[in-house]
Amino acid sequence: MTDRYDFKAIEAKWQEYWEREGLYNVKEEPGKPKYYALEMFPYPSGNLHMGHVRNYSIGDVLARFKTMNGFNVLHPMGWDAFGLPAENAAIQHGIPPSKWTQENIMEMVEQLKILGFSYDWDREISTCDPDYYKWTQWLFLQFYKHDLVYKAESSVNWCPSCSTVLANEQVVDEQCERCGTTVHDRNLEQWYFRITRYADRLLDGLDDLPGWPEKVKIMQNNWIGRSEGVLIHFPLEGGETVPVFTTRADTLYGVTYMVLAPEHPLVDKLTRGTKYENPVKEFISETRGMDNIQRTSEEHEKEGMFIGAYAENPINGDEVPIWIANYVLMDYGTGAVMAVPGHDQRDLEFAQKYNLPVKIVVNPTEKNDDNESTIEAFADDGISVNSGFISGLPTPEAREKITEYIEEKGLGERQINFRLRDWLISRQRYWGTPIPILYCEKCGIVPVQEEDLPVYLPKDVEFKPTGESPLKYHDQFLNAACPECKGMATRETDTMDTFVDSSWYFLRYTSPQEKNHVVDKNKERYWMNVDQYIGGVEHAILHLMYARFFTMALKDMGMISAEEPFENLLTQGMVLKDGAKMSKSKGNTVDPKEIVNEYGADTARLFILFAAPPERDLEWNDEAVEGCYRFLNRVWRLVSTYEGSIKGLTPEAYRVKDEREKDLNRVMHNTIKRVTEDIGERFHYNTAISAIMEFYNAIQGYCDQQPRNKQNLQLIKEAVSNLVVLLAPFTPHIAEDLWERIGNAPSVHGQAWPKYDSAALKVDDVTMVIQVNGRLRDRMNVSVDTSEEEIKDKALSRERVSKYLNNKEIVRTIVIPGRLINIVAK
RNA sequence: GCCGAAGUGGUGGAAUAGGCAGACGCGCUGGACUCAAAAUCCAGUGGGCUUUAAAGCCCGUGCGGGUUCGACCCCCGCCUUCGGCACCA
Repeated sequence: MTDRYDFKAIEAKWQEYWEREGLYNVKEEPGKPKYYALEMFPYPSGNLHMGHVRNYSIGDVLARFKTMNGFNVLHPMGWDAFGLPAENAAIQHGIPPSKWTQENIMEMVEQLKILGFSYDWDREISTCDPDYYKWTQWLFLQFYKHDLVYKAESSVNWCPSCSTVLANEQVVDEQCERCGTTVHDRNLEQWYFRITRYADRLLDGLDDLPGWPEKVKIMQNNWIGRSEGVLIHFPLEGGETVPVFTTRADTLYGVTYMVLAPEHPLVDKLTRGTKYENPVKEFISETRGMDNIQRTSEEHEKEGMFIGAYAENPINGDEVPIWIANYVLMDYGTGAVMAVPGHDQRDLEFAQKYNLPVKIVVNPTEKNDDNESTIEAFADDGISVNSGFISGLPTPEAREKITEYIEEKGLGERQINFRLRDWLISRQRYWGTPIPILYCEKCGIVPVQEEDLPVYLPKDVEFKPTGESPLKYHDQFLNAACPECKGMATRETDTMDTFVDSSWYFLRYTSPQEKNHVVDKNKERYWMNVDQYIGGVEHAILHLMYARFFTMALKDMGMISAEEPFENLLTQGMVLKDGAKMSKSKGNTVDPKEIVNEYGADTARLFILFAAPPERDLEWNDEAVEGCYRFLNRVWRLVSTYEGSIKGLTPEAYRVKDEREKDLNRVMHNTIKRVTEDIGERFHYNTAISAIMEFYNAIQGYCDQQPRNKQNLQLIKEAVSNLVVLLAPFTPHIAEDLWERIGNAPSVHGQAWPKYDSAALKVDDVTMVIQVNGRLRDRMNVSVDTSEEEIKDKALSRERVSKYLNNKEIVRTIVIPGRLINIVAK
C-alpha cells in the first residue's frame, strides 16, 4: 500500500526535527576543514520574494553539499535592518520604525524557516540591534583615529524626496537609487570615509580574486578608474602657477587655452577688480543654480567664458588664455585642464563653439583614415608633429620623453589619479546608526568615548511629515556633556549610510555574541574568508567595494586577518515573469508563500534551481513548477513501492548479475559523478537535477522491465539510497523522510556524500559515429579496446560508408577513439 | 559614445576539452486505464523532402565571411537584446 506524498506533514516534521536537534548550529572545529557559505542578508521588508528564495536556495544547496562532503559549514543569516522604508512606515502609518522592523523580521524568519534553509539561527544578527550598531560606531571611532574619517564641505547629491544626501554610488542616471527622484546639488558639510586611500589596493586586489566574475571586476575597475599622467605647472603672471593633470603630456605643444572649473579658487582671485569679475560671477551662479535635470537635458552642451587672464605654456613660453567652463569638474585632478582641441573631443567642441585655435600635434600613423573632418579630434596614438624635440616620435615614446623632460626641469611631476571619490556616509535620517560625534563649543568636534558606546538611538521620537530627522528635536539625545571639558555639547544628528552597517556583518557572524571586541580574532581567523558569497549583481560596485574597503582597513588596524572578504562570488540572475523582472508595480509577482502552500518548499526549491543555471535570469513558469512537483511525486511512489522490501536489508556489497543490473549500476555511478561535479565545480544545479531525473528514470525503467521475482533488491536499495542522498541538498525534507522510510536513522544530511566507482563507469562496447567528409553516415558498435586500424577497417567495410566512397580516393582518416571516425575522401 | 554579457525547437534550457545539436523538464499529439473526467502510465514530438515500406536525403544553433578533416564552440565583420559607465582631462 502506498501513501500519498504529504509535503505539508513532511516539511513540518523535519523542520521541527532540525531545530530540535540543532543540526545547523556550528562551532569552530580546528581539526576539520571549514567552509563559510554566505548569501547577502536581506532588508526586512516583511515579505520574502522570489529573488530571495532563489538566492537562499542556491546557498542552501551549497551549504548542505559541503557539509555532506565533510566540511564544517558556517551558514548564517541576518538583517540589514536600518533604512528608509521603516521611517516611511512611521511617517505614513504611525508605526515606530523599531516595531515595524522587528515585526517584519519575525515574519521573514517564519518564511525562511518554512523553506527549510539550513541556517545557524543562533548567529542571527540585526544591524539595528544596539549590540551590533555599538560596534559599527566603535569602528567609526577607529576609522576616525586612523584618519580614515573626516568632515568636509562640498557639493553633494541631495535627494529631495528622501531628504538626505547620497553617495555617488547611490545616484543612478542623476536619480536617487532608492526612490527615483532627480537628485540636486547642494553644498553641505558631511562625513566621509577616506576610501580613496585604498584605491590602489582595491584595484590591485581584484587580480587576486580569480573566483569573482570578470564582469564584476571590470565594473569595479572602471569605477575606481586609475589613470597615470603628469601634473604640469603652468606659470601665471606674478609667479604663481596653475597645476593641471594630463594623461597626454605629449600633446603639450598643442595647448591653445586652459580651462578652470567654475568653482576653482583661482577664478575669484584672477577676476577680482577686473571687468570680468561680474560677468564671471553671473555665469557661475547660473551654472551652479541649475539642477541636474537642466544640466543633462542640454545634452552636454559645453558652455564657458574667458576670464581675462593668461598662463604660460611651460614647454614653449606660449601665452595661454584662461577660460572657465561647465565641462571641467572641480573634484577630479586639480579642477583645471590644459585644452588640446586638436586631440581631445571635448576641447574641440568647446573650441569650435568659441572660435579658439586648433593646433595639430599628432598625426595618425595610417594616412588612409578619413581624418580630414574637423568634427572629430584625433585622440588615438600616432606620431608627434610640430612638437619640438618630440616631433617624429610615436605617442608612447613621445609621452615618456616629454615627461622625463618636465620632471628634469621641475615643470611638473608624474601623478596617478582615480575616479573613485571618498565615501559620503552621513544621512540626514533617523533610522540608522548614530554617528558617535559631539560638537562642543569649546573643544569643537569631539568623538564619543569608546566606553560611552553605544550612542543609543532614542525610541520615543516624533516624526515630522517633512521627513526631517526627529533626532534634531530630541533634547535628551541632542544634549550631552563634552568628554574633554565636561561642558555642554551637542550630538551629531546625522546617522550612517546603511552600507556602513553591511560592510562588516560577515565578520560579526564569526562571533556574533562577542561582548568585548568587534570580533573574536581567533574565530575570525578560523572562519574567514567567506568561501562563497552569493547575491544580486546590483551590488557589484556599492556593497562589494565598501565591504572590501572595510576588510582591508580593519586588517591594517590589526583587528582581523583577512585582506579580502569574499573568496568566491556568484552573482545570481533575476527572477522574471512574462519577460520582465517581478515587481509589485508591474503586478507580475508570484508569492513564495502561495507556491509553498500549494506544492511545498521542496518543489519551490527544485523548480527555482532547475529552471536555469544560477547566474542567468530565470523565467517563472507555473506549469514547469507542476512538473517538478510531479517528479517528486514519482520519486515518492517509487520509494513507497519498495520501502517495505528493502527497509530490512542490511547494507552489504551488492552484486550485479546481468546486463540490466550492470547498466543501472553504471548509470548510478555516472550520476554520482555528474551531480558531484555539477554542484561542486560548476554551480550547474540545473544539470545536476537533470542527471538525478535521468537516474530516477533508469531505476524506474529497471523495475518495470525486470520481473518482480528477478529484481535485485540489494541493488535497488543501493540505487534508491543514492537517489535520496543526491536529492538531499536540493529537496531536504522529502529526502529526509524517504531516508528514514528505507530504514535509516536521520539525518540524511549527516550522511557522507557518495563516491563513484570508476570501475562501474567502464563500458565494454561503444557506439561510434562514422563520418565521410564530415557528414554523419553511419554508426557502429565496437568494443572499447578496438585498435585504430581495426576501427578503420570496420568502418570502411560498411555498406553505408562504402557507397559514399565510390570512385573516390581516401585522403585521410581521423579516429577519435570511442567517439567518432571521419573519412576524408576526394 | 565606451566597456561587458547574451542570442540554440512551440517553450525553459543541455552539449564540461573543436567531435552524434536539441539531454532533462514543460507544452503538444496519439494511446492505455475510466461510464466519464482528473490523476497516473506508455509512445511520439526541430523543419523540409523522397519512398509501398524498411529506410534514406537535404536544411538547421541571430546574419555574412573565414580557419579546420570536422565549428553552437575559435577568428573577422555586422544585427538585435540586456547590463554597466558616461564630460574623469
